[in-house]
Amino acid sequence: MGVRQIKAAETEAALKSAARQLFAEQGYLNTKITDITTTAGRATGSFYDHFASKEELLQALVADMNAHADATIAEEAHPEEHDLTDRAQLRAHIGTAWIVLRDHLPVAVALMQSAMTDNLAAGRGWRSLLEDTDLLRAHLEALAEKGHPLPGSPELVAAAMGAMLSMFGYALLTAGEFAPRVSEEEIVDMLTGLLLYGLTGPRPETGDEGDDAPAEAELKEPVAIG
Amino acid sequence: MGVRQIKAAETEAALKSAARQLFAEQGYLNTKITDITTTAGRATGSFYDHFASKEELLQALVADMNAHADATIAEEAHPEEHDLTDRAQLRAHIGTAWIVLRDHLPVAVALMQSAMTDNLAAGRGWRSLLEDTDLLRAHLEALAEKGHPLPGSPELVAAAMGAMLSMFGYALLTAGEFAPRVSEEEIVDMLTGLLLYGLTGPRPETGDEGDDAPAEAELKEPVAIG
DNA sequence: GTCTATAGAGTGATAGAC
DNA sequence: GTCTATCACTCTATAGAC
Repeated sequence: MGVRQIKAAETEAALKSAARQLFAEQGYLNTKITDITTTAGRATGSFYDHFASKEELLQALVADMNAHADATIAEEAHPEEHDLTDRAQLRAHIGTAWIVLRDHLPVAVALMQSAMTDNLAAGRGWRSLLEDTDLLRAHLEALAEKGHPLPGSPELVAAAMGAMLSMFGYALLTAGEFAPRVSEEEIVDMLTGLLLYGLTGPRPETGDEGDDAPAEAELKEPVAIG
Repeated sequence: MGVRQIKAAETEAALKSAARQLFAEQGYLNTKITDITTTAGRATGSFYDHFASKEELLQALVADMNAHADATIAEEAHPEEHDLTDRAQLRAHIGTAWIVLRDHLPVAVALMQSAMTDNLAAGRGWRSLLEDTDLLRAHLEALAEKGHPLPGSPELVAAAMGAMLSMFGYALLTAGEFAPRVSEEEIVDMLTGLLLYGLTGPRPETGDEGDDAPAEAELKEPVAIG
């Protein structure tokens, strides 16, 4: 790799880094091309030597995120069989989704803003939600086929769960100084409890093993939103 | 009221109507002032005789929506005591939230897009979520004070429920032709079941009266998101 | 009150020197 | 590959005639 290519790679990395920073600070839609180049310390024209548009830059960031997520998932064995009515397994899934959202907040913010505004007539919001919860839907379908009762079709239930996780996470993680002072464990516990037992609360007679505060290590298992 | 004022009122109404139509069709952020005036059949300059900006127009639409919602709420007696762990009451709340969202979709879309993009650093998304779920939080707090166990603090649980309802509703109601063919009753039932019992499902031994399909009339009680 | 016409600011994207 | 300079376009907002 020649010197020119090295510098080019540096510039591209600087642009990506600046974009991530700005997307998190002021959102994807509010960020202009010139904001990115200025923050990266480059000239405006240099942007177009690397990306054709802001959308293409976002796609590159998404690819990076997916690569990172896939690599992390590959590290840990993903259990073949999932039972989302088991507290530890459900919590692991929610915890992973939370961590992915948190660690890739700039890209998550950008994707969410893009999905909610771009092509509103094309139903991109709904389709994105379905795609992002497809793994979750598969798990719920397996549950249903075993005869477990669900409150609705796996597709709809998965979408509802995904909507809660993404919107709640988006709001809380972008709250900055206005965010309540609660630990991530508390948040994941709350979401797990709500999705597992609802407002009714755990059944007293089943014992409900591991109810209160499962091991913190659970938060490490990485399985996207599914 | 003179002729000029009548025509002015007509123009203002036409602008509002056009704005609602366009907000639903192409979103708030994508809608330009000129789009609104063109659709309303007026000149661009006329817009500023009625509203100082697009944001002010949105505030006027929000005021209209609140007036309508308040009037509807006043019609029906709001039970003093709420027990959200009662299926009928929880379903009534969710059904009302769904109907308000559906009937005021243009304004809801605009508010959501505005909250998610404007002042991202100021945590407007989180604060809006808290405000919109304040009544719900109060109900949950009452439950907690009676000794009922909740999966987390009333504030956080209310926010999570509100996030699910608003995001799921937003995605589904803007899905257009891509929306799954399910009735509103099915959707409200699904959300009710998920929030009441979670993925575990209803407790078999309690009997769970009125489990499957509560009366359609329940959908009429109007109580915002709370 | 409503219109036409236009000023003014901001942004995306490109050309050409280095 | 990166820079400077600039064009072309879009949109907001205003001025002034009617």
